[in-house]
Amino acid sequence: MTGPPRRDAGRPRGATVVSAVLAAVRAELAETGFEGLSVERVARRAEVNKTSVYRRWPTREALVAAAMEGLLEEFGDSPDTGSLRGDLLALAAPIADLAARPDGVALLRAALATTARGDLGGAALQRAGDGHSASSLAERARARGEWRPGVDPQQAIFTLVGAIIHRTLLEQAGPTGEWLEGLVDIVHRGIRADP
Amino acid sequence: MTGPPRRDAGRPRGATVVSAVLAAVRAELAETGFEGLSVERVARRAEVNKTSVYRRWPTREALVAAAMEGLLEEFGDSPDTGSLRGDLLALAAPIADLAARPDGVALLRAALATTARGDLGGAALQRAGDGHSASSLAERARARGEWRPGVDPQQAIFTLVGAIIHRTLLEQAGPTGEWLEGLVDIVHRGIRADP
Amino acid sequence: MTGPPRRDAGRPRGATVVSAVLAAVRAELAETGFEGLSVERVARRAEVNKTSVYRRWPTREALVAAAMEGLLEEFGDSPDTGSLRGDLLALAAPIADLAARPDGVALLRAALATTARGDLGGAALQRAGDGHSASSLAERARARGEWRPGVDPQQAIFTLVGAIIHRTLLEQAGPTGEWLEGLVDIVHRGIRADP
Amino acid sequence: MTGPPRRDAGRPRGATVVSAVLAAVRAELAETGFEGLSVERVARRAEVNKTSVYRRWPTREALVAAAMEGLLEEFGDSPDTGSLRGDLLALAAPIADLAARPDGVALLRAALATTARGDLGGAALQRAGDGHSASSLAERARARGEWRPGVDPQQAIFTLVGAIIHRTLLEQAGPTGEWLEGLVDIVHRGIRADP
DNA sequence: TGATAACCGAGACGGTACGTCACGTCTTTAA
DNA sequence: TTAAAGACGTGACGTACCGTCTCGGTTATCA
Repeated sequence: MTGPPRRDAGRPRGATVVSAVLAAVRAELAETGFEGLSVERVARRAEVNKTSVYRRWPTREALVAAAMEGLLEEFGDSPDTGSLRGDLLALAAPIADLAARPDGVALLRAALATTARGDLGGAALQRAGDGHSASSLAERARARGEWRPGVDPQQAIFTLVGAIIHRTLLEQAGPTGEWLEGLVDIVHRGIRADP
Repeated sequence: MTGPPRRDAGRPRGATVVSAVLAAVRAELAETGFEGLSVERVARRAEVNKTSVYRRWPTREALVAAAMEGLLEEFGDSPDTGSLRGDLLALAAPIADLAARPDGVALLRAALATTARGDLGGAALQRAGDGHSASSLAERARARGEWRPGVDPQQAIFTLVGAIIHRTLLEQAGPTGEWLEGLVDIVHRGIRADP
Repeated sequence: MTGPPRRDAGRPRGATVVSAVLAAVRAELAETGFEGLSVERVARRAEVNKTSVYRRWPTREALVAAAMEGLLEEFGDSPDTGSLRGDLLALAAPIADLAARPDGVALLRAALATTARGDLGGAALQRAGDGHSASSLAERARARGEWRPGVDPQQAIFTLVGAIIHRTLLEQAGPTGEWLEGLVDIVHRGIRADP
Repeated sequence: MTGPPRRDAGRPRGATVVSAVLAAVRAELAETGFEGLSVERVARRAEVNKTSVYRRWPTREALVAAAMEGLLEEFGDSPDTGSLRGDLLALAAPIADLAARPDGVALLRAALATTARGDLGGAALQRAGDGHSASSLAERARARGEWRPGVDPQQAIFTLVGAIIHRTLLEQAGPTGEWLEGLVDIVHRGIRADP
């Protein structure tokens, strides 16, 4: 008599909730870091109910992943700059830029702290240094004769990224331009074909 | 009432407490990782009172630092193997070995998760790749004419370490011998003097 | 986000929790007294969580006050028995009855142990012998010509109560009927108009 | 070969410890009351070791009993003032004086809070209003023909004391001279022989 | 005069309780 | 149907005292 339930009825999801929560997450991350980020405080700060947060983002990791979504957008694919060294720099620069900002540091820390695979670390990987951009960079270099045979493209790129992580989280120093040049120098010489 | 306080008086600390607690920490770290390590559970597992734990190790970080003490012992100073490449491999190998063991992974994760300087990260740094061994390695290489002028020794060593961290925590793959050879290849070529 | 917060929403407080906790408080009071009453043990005994106790009753005093609520109900106002002596007896009898029971003793002790004003002592005062019943009793006595001018009604009533307290807590003897008669005798003669 | 142990040898107990501790107890009582008095804090304040406190005074009650020893000295026996009313006032006045001082209030509260018989309450009773002074006072009044037959001396005195306790602990008002006069009026008329 | 025995400070230790915070689930009412 | 509100059980936090204990060092007394 009452018919099938309509799928589109009910109170619509407020877009304001999403933005308020994600803004709160970013603010909390900047203040207290990934450790010490609590759903409860995020909800309070966003003036949103705790249950509304849980409905959308089941875990803390999902929450920061969503909040950091934008930060990973820029790592689409490295452009062709005409030289291997240029390509490496073009790939490393946005990562270093991210690591220079406090929220970027928080994101990195979060990605590394999470034990379970497929959460933050995985997502970051897929975006940042994943197969695609690494292999396309290597492909271009090979075409130019710059790539030393036998070098694994991923290993090269990951070495670059790992150095930035070490710099940011362990040395707790900002990856300056000069420092980055030195790093790219090392890696570039490390993977280029023998002259 | 009888004079200046003596530092050595009082009931001596029971060695059994220490060993029981640290063993419990290691076990918990292996099971649940650094996140999810609670003082309360450690104390229960060690069959020791919570207050006895807090008396010695004021923070969670101090606890894992103490538990991991032994793991960092081996990084004294890298031996002189006669060549830069050999020296690099000799320095990287024990770190890679550590990163290959589950408790080593937990230690790394803990060091990176801690925000505050001077805790785990700092301690690990001082042991692992700090100024001393890095500069002595570089000194030997310079004497042999192998070190390319202008390369910062710390940067080179930290790049090596950063790559291992990336491999272990983000890629979640073990640093095999072959992989390590490839890494040392890259870094060695990156910092050696032009032939 | 949708308007002012509603006060009536949310899961209602379970009545079972309340009754279980208050019963546990009464039992603990009977066994160990006010000192030695711990929230933790009450919660354990009631098989209720500690936080659920704290949510409702922020302090230990509030807890026993709530548990003793019923004990103070009966002191509404003393009836008109037709004579000052009868009124005094009617007022003192329920207090003496309370003091004759173990939980009543515990209540008294708790009221006296609390330092802060406005807690138990205050509540007990307001119920038991406070202005209202004291002055109405005096008013009736004055109308009959039984009240000696210049006597403060509160002082008279409080003297009665104070004697019962001394009997119960310091002498640790029960306020028997005979004893109470003697007390009322003293106070009655003390405040009646000269014949 | 060594013979039986001597009972009298050894280092005597230092008097400085005793006085320092008792002073600390009095200070703590004045500040935080009987509840919230801890052996640990007393020891810290007296700059004496916790063990030294426990050696002498096994319980908290013993501690305050010792600290309050002096306060109860003055209640030896009430002097003969020549009249029943004068004797009552002479007996009540020092008690009221005690109750007017903060440490006296703390002592009263402590005496009432303790559940176990024979601790503070008992000691206070034995000193303050015990049989001896009550009956000697009554004896003198009987000799003068002032004592109404059938009145229990203890009950009369205890009523006096109970009123002061009520005034001090429940009403939390100081027993002023005027108030005390009113109280003695009531009790005197309550127990005197009919004129 | 020297052994003996008690005193004393210092602090570790196992306990218990404190009061707070966050977790994630559940039940209710309102939009 | 979704949202807001909040109760609830659970578990951990870090701290404070409890009372006991094990030491090393001191100090008086008595043989």
